Amino acid sequence: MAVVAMAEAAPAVARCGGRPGCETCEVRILAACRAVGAENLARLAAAATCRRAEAGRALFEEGEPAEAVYTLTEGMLKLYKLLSDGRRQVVGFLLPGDFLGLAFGRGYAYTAEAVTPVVACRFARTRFMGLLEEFPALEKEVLTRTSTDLAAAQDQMLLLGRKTARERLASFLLRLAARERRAAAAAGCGAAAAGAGVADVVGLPMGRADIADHLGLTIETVSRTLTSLRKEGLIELPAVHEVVVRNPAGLARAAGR
Amino acid sequence: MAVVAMAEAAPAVARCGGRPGCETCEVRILAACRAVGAENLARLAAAATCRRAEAGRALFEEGEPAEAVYTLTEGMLKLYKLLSDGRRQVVGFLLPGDFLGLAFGRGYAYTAEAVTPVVACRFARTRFMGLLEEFPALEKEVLTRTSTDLAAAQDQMLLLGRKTARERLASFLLRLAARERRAAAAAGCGAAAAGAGVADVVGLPMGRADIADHLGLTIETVSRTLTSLRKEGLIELPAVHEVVVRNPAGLARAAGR
DNA sequence: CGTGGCGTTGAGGTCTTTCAACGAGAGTGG
DNA sequence: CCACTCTCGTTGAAAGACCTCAACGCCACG
Repeated sequence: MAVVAMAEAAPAVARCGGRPGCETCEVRILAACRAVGAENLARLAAAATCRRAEAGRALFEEGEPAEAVYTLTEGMLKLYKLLSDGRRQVVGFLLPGDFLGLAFGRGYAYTAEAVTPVVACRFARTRFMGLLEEFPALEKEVLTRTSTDLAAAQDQMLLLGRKTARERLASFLLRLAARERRAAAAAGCGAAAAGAGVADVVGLPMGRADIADHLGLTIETVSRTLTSLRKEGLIELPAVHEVVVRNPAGLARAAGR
Repeated sequence: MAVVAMAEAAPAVARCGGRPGCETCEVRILAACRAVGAENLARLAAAATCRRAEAGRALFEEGEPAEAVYTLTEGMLKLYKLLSDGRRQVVGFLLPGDFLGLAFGRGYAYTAEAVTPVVACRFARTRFMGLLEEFPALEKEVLTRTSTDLAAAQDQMLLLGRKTARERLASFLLRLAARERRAAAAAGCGAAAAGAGVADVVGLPMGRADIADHLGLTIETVSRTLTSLRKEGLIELPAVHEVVVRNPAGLARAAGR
């Protein structure tokens, strides 16, 4: 198949398969599929393979035969579609715990590319389908997630079709902040859990071009709009890849609706 | 499922519930859920209720508690989301056979409003969930459909984020034509099947405002762009609510990609 | 035959894009 | 350690695609 690439080089944990060596995968699969129950976790893990990819590498590409599904365990992925002349639409950014690759069409509907170095659990498509049969709870979970993704996509349609640049950026930042908060809460049990005061610092690992292609804007407009939000005191930009939400209420107002 | 149709003076059938009186629902549910198998059709039909709505009426509204799911059996629905100031995004148009209302959030994610007079099968949410348990094949079907909807939503994101007005209209018309063709083929078995030469006449039951709100444009731009496509000989506009695709290849080229 | 809704067409305005220049930071090599 | 270069982000000025405002025509309806 394909699964392109992966430069690899990765240290430790190159593959798993239920072996205790791959704690990351075990934990993440648990988080993603806890519906299955801990007692069946081993079966799930046994069906998976760890894949690593450095930033900029594609896990798979649009149009390629969809021979596997993935659960992202570490890092951030961007999913995008291309027009023949190079125009691009980033349909989503994925964080650990997210599923991807479920395609019922002829091939993958989008390219999945690493924004940061990533680790993902790979399930051969046919095998995954078998797991769905075996664990109805897993199928339910997948349906729930797909449904949630659909709702998010519809929100994005509203953003792309009807919001101004300012509203788009504000919405985007708020959504990102919310996801990060949720992720932090979810990780709180097992991970570092740096304490309460994580504040409202939002990481922006993706570049301006990715943001622009996600929001249907140009990089210049993204840059200008961020600057404008900063000058109004709604946000701070301590670093290029970091945003602090200084005035959540104001930002929410700027996001429209 | 299909048949696009619309105008259609519907005969009888105000309610069903598995009773032989409601052929429409039986046929439609069959079409929608044929995975379940004919022998279980009665159980499915028994769980459903026929709902009718005239053009302009809402089946349910955004934010309302999601207490039911539906299968559209006749007519066309539009699904839309609103911003507080009235800006609107039509996230989709539904044809007979389509599902709607599956929401895992707190309430419906969008308003469902009849474009033409519609008939829909209503399933109480809890009962539908029970059916999903009972018929794994139905659950699989729902997952497939949701996944397909998600892919369509991502296509729409590409359209809204990166395509020009001209490309948006061309894409929209081609998509509509394709759906109509598929629907006609599917209906061929049971319905009128007006013969082979249905040609490439596409019905546009929705108003210009609906099209505009679906494509992220204004009604003026929609009107102007349609006129422009007509003057170039790519389409004909025999009536306000009808389009003939005269040059499919050219239109595909105009659609980008 | 007046009225209102809807679609079309025109003219001017604006938000975002395009084109262009500049600056900061990372990696490389002398 | 310091030029050099390349990428990426920011900022400015001009251009353009689409929007807004407005008028008009058509048709259904009472």
